[in-house]
Parts: sequence; C-alpha cells; structure tokens
Amino acid sequence: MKHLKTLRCIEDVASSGSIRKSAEQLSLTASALTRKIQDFETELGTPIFERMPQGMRLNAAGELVLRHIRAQLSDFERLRSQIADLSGVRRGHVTVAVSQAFAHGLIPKEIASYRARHPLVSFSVLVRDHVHAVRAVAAFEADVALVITPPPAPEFEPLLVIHQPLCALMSKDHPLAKAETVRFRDCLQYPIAMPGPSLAIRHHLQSALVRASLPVNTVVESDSFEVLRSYTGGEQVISFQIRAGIPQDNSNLVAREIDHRDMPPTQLVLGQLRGRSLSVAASKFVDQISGSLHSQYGVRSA
Amino acid sequence: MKHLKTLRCIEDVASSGSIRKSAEQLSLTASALTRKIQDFETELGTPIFERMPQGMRLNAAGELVLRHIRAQLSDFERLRSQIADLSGVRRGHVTVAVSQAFAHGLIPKEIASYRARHPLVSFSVLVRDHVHAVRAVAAFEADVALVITPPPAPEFEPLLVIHQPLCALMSKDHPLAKAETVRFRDCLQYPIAMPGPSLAIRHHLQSALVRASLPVNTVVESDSFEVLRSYTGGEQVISFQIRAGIPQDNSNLVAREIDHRDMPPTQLVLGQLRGRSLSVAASKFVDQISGSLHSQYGVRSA
DNA sequence: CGCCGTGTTGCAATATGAGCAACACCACCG
DNA sequence: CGGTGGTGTTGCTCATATTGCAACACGGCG
Repeated sequence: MKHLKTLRCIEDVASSGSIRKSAEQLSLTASALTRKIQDFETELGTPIFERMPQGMRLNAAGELVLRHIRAQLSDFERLRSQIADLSGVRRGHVTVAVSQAFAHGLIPKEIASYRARHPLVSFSVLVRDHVHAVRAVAAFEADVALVITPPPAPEFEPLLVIHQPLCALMSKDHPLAKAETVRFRDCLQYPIAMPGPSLAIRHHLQSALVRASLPVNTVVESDSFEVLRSYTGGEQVISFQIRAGIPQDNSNLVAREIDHRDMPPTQLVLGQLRGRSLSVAASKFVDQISGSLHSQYGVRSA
Repeated sequence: MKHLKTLRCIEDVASSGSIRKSAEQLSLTASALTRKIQDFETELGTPIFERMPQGMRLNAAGELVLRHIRAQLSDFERLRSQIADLSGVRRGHVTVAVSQAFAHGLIPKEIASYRARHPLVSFSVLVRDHVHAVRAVAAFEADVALVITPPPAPEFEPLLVIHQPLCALMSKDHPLAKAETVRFRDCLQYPIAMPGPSLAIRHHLQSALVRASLPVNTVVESDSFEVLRSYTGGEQVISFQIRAGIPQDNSNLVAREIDHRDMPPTQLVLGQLRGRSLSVAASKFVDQISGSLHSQYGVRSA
C-alpha cells in the first residue's frame, strides 16, 4: 500500500542496519531511501536513526517508531482480513509460534482442518521455545503462540489455559507400559532420553528431580523431540512429553501419565499480544484450537 | 503527516458525506479527492463508499476502514506523545468526555493541577451525558471518559470505579441542612429542582421514587446543573448531585448525603476504549485523577 | 596514504498528484 | 416535460514531488 511505503522502508532499514542493503531489497536507490528517511524525521521533528560509520541504528525515539510501524502493518493486515471476511470468503495469513511439542501432531492437524474449510488462509508456523515464542508475539512476528508454561510477561495475554499431565514415553513392550499410570521414581530406574534445557518440559522434570532427589541416568539429551522420539523407539529408554504432544501415528511408542503426586500438571497456554486484536482468520483459528483442545482435554482445563 | 493524508481525506469524506464539501475543508479540488479515494479503493481491492446521488456513504468495508483510520490517527498521536516524553518534556493533547456533574469543579481543577506540572499539554473537554460520553470514547473522539453509571458497553473499559452517595443540595439555611444526612422522604416534603432525564442522576432518583412510591413536587427541571444550582440558591428547594460534583466555592449552598438506606450509591467511572493504549499525557492524567479521587473519596471505592 | 565501507547531496529525468473545465447522472420543482 | 442545482467522475495540462545517477564527505582499516 502506498501510504505504508515509507513505514516499510524504515522498518527494513532498521532491521538491516544499512541504507544501501535495504535499497537493494526494496529495489530503490540509496539516495531515494535516504531522503525518505530524512523527510520522515523532519515531519516527526526528531531523528529516529543514529548515523554510524557502520550504518544506521535506531535511537530511542526510533525504537518507539518501529514498534508503532509494526503495529500499523499488522493492523492493516487485520483490516484486509476483516474486509475479506465480509464477502464470505475468509482470506489472510496466520502466523503461530508454537512449542516444539506441538510441531508433530497437533498444529499440522489443526491447520489442515482449518484450511479444509478456508483454503484461502495461509499459515506460518514458527517453532520456538517458550521464551522466544512469547518474544515473537511481542515483536509482531507471530499473531498467536501456543506454548508450555510461558514465562510471565505483561504483554502476553493468555486466551486459553489447559493443565495437562506430563507423560512418560516408552516403547510398547517396555515393562512400565503395563500400568495405566507410572510413578516418576519408577521411570528413573531406566535410562532417560532427556529433553534439552531450552524445552519447557525440562524445567518441570528438573524441579521434580530436585524434589525427589533421585539420581537420573541420562543417556541422550536433545533439543529435538524428534530425536528423543526416535531414540525411545529403539532402546528401552524413557522420554517425556505432554499429553497433547504425544504422537498419534502407529509408531511402537506408548505414553503413560506420570502420577500427579510426583509431577504437577504442565500449563498449556494459547495467547496473543495484550491489547491487540487478531485478524478474523487468526481469531477463528484460535477458536478452533480452543474448541479442539477443550473437547479433547477439557476436563482438566482452567 | 504525509502518509496519513489519504486517511484523513477518507475520514473527512466519510463524516461530511460529500466529496465537494470535504474538498473545500481540505483545500483541495473535488477531482483530486475523488481520485485519492479511487486509488485507495483500487489498492484495497474493494470500494469503501457507496456513491449515491446525495453524496458518499460508507459501505460495510468502509466502516471497517474508518474504524481503522481512527485507530491509526490516534495511535500516531500517542507515538508523538511518547517521543516527546523521551526528551523529558511532556507534550500532547488529551480529550476527556465528562458528565456535566464534573464540569464545575473537579475537571477544571484537575486540569489546572496537571497543566501546572506540564504546561505543554493541552486539553479538550467534551461535556456529554453518560451515553454520549461512552460513544465519544468508542468513536475515538475522546481519550477517556469520566461519567456516572455508564451504560454497559463491551468496548468501554473501566479504569477506576468509585461508589459515591447521592447528595441533596440546598441553601445553607434550609431546615434539612441541620442534620449530617437526610432521608429521601424528607427531601420530597419540599419542592424539587429536578435533573433532566438525560442526566444519569435522574435515573437514580427515578428508581428511588418508584421504590418509595412517594409523590414528588418538581418545580424546576433542567438538563443543566448550573441552572439547578442557581435556582437552589434562590428558593427553598432541594436539588441533587453526587458528592464529587458538589461546588466547593463559597456559595450559600450545602450538600447533605442522602441516607444510604434510601438511595444506593452512584457509580463514578473513569474509563477508556478497551484494547487501546493511551498517550503518555492521557495516561498520566488518568493516574492523577485516580489518585485524587482515591484520596478524597477512596474509602468507598471498589 | 589508499581503499572500501558508510550516508549524503546536486542535478536531471520521471512519475505522481493537483487543478480546471466539461461531462454524466439523479432529484427536485416549476 | 424540461430546467436547475446537486452529486461524483473524467481528459487534459501543468506543477510538484520523487527517483536515479554520479559525485561527494566522512570514518575505519590495512
């Protein structure tokens, strides 16, 4: 759009840190870009960039401006989405930041189900740990985030909170697979495929370990649930995952809830940036996920 | 600002309903304006105006666009205000919509106190009944509203709620002035200067009258508290006002709380448009009023 | 010092936008 | 029925703003 052109330029320069680089990306010349920014600064009455020999860096006012620009652009997208919705066809783009736990089953399934009804809506899925997922939402990079125990942040507004037990993941023929639920200390009798420290589940395990003060035999540690899953399929090890992240396909893995006395339930949170309204597409996607999670796991929701 | 020019044009045309009228206001020609709007509609991919023989009217998409434009303009003001605040000087403009009850003492006093600290902040005060005050906030015409018992509206977000007793207003030498509090039925023994039906207080009185099922001798009715005050100063009549609207100057009027058994407390609400953030200036003004009301009447606040 | 990186400026080419006048349409009214 | 005054729109012309090119100024670095 015409009236957002300058804003896009500023955003680009701010993120690339160089007028010449941005000029190329925007297919403009450096001189045109320089003048756009100068004009904007004149209109605003304040410089928003510091000119360094290494390039351009935003100053304090510039940070505010950038935040404003991001909001404007995202608002405009929402407007387009709302307008498209008027004519019956849902159109738009939804960016979700999700914890890795959902990358396997839940999110792809939800997106497929949504797109079956609204094929003109496209999706971006950012897989991030809980800290970066919340940060992505705050930086307007994602519309919503679905994460486990997000760090408390004032700008993150939970839309749905569900409490889920942590599960122990093991092969079908594992001795512990016989019972419906397992005790944490029994799991620790076996070698463990441990989620990496960037994963939220790790923190839960860590505090449970501290409480239980039991030794743990970690044979594999990985930031990737995919790795942990594959490995758990091979050796007689135990790994961990929340209920909603359990693979549904016909693998030879089974999940057993860990007794709630040993492990408090994890918090599964779907949230957005506080004080912002979502595009129609995003909003309806949130509704769908909420409904779907509620109907599957709703008995323990809060 | 340059990039908001088109948006301002659209807003103006939407509110005037005529390209030619707007062209004059904006010191443009009708043709230029027409093309601006056509270009915008082309970029957007949808018409936003219905062309009638009587002029231009927004269609459904246009209503969304207008809402968006208002938000953009108001956001930009906030940005300027935040930037000005960076350099230490607070600058900006605050528009408040207030019930008439506060037009006399509270609001002018608060503004004066604020401007003593921040002389570069200017104010607009819209005096509106509760319905229109809330509407003004929703239409981005006012940043905040201070009203009595606002109608429930989802887009109006209360920031502060204080419960205040209704007072009977009378001259110093009135027989009822001897006691600290008065009973409602005693007030009705005297002629009444009655607030008009557009005033929120009237509704309170009305329901109390229905409960008490007592006859009332209304000798003057007015939409203006100023009229009611002046008249109450002359004849031995009773009028009504909430505590925060009682004139503090050295008139010969006194206020006596009505016994709470006869009259439930009124709600005094300071609120803003839900989901929007205020400019620094407005936000600090809200803080000041909150503090001031709390310290004066805070014992009964909720 | 010479080189390469940065952003900036002068000037000419160009695209964008504005104004004017004429047009098409509709409502109203004699 | 046809005029009259209102609406928005369009073709054309011209001013203005925006762009690109090339040259410049400054700072870091070898």
